[in-house]
Parts: sequence; structure tokens; C-alpha cells
Amino acid sequence: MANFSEDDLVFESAAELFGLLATPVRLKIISAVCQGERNVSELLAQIDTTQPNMSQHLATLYRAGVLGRRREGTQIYYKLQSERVATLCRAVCSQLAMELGGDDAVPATDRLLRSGHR
Amino acid sequence: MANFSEDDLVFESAAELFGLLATPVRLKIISAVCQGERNVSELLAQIDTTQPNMSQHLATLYRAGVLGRRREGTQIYYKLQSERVATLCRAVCSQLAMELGGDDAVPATDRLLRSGHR
DNA sequence: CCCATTTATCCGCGCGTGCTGATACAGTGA
DNA sequence: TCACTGTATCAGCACGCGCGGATAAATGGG
Repeated sequence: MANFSEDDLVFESAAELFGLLATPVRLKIISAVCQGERNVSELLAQIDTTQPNMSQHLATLYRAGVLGRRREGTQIYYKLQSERVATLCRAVCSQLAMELGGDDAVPATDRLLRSGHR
Repeated sequence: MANFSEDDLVFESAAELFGLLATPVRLKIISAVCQGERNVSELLAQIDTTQPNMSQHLATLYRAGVLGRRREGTQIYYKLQSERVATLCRAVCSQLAMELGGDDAVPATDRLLRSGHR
């Protein structure tokens, strides 16, 4: 009863988190940084986007606490700060990789989180 | 080699999926339907939004394959179709519930996916 | 038929946000 | 101090999307 905003807060936070991951570029950034620290140039070489756009996404992820930064000379290295986000991404993306690699006839989002076989 | 769009597809699909879950109302719908079939009126009684808005979100989740529908007289019952999405939501939301219930001093998104310990 | 109920669709609005080009800032070296 | 590289910020734009009000479709009852 009257846990009114109780659950609401949870759903709102979760929505915020999911929103953070709702962009291909940010997912690519996370994926890249998963394998170790990267500076902006390295990320730019690996991910196809403009430098300002990259910087903005990095700032977003940084503000959200997903990434940490470290300065070294003129370059700035980003690293993964939130292991949970990484775990989440890995889980979902690896699932998807399997799905997209194998099947072809599965409708829309049904093939987005297949857990077992078929 | 040249798995160029190979990974891109994965990230794009994942982003799409996360986008589906990036809205509090949709999360509430999923959460409600997790506990069994619900018709629109029941959902409206439980979730604070307008009827058109509800209907739109239901349509979105249906098109994405997350929900299934069944007609019974004038009412339409929605049920969970993608167990993976449910699992994902449960995992994240239960995490968040614990976090938001307990701590208070954890920065922004760091408290969004706490996994273990304390 | 007509009406009531339940759900879906249409329309228009406002806002957030991802994107880009231009520009500013920081650090390094000559 | 100046030039150069690496990164961040700003301004503006375009687009999507969540929303609400009005309205339409579908079903069932009298």
C-alpha cells in the first residue's frame, strides 16, 4: 500500500539506465572500453563518428558514472567504472550476436534476447 | 574479416531493445504483465497514465514482440511473450530496488546495477 | 438498430536528444 | 610566445517520441 513512489523510483532509474544504453555509439564505446582503457583518438579510430559527437557521448557516460577518466598529457583515457553496466551489455550483446549469427526467420524483437536454443 | 556490419547489427539491435525499456510506463506494463495476463482496463487501474497513451505503449511492445494479445469479448488481454525481456527487467529492477531501498550516498548510475556485496 | 463499453487510431504539440560545424580550451614542444 | 595536437564545448538543427484530446473501430446488450 502506498508504496507509491517506491516502485516509481525504481522504474524511473531503470528507464534512465536503459536509456543510456539505447544508442549504438555508446554501446560501441562501452564494448571498446571493456577490453581496457582507451583514449579518445583510439576510440575515434575504432568507432565511426565525429570527434564532437564522441566527446559528447563520453561525457554522458562519464556523468552517469559508467566511465572514469584519467588525463595523460594532452590525451584523456577513459575506462570502465561500472562493472554492472559492462556485465549487462555483455550479456545482452553476446545473446544478440548468437541470434543474429544463427537464425534468420525469427520475428523482430523475439530474437533480441533468446536465451536457449529453440 | 570485414565484419563490418556484423557487430554493427548487434549494437543496433541491442540499442533498439534498450530503447524499448527506456520508458517508465513500459517497464511498469512489463512488470504488471509479468504476474499474469492483464487487460487494458486492469493495467490502467494499476498504472497512472491516459488510455490512449497506454494503448500506444502496448502497441509498441506488441509490435516489438515483447507482448502477445488475446481478445475476449470487448476486452483485450496482453501477456508476456518474450521471457528474455522479462528476465532482463527483473534482474535490473530487483537490483535497483535493493539499491534504492538501502543506500543513499551512492553517486548517480553507480547505484543502478550493484551486483553483490556492499 | 441504438447505445454503452472497451480499445485503438489520428492529430498536433512540446521537449529531449543525437548529430554536425565552428570554436574554445589544455598541454606540449620549439 | 607561438604553433600544433588532442579534447571539450557551443550553437543550431532535425527528428523522434512520449503525451493528451478527440475520434473511430469493435464487440455485446437491450
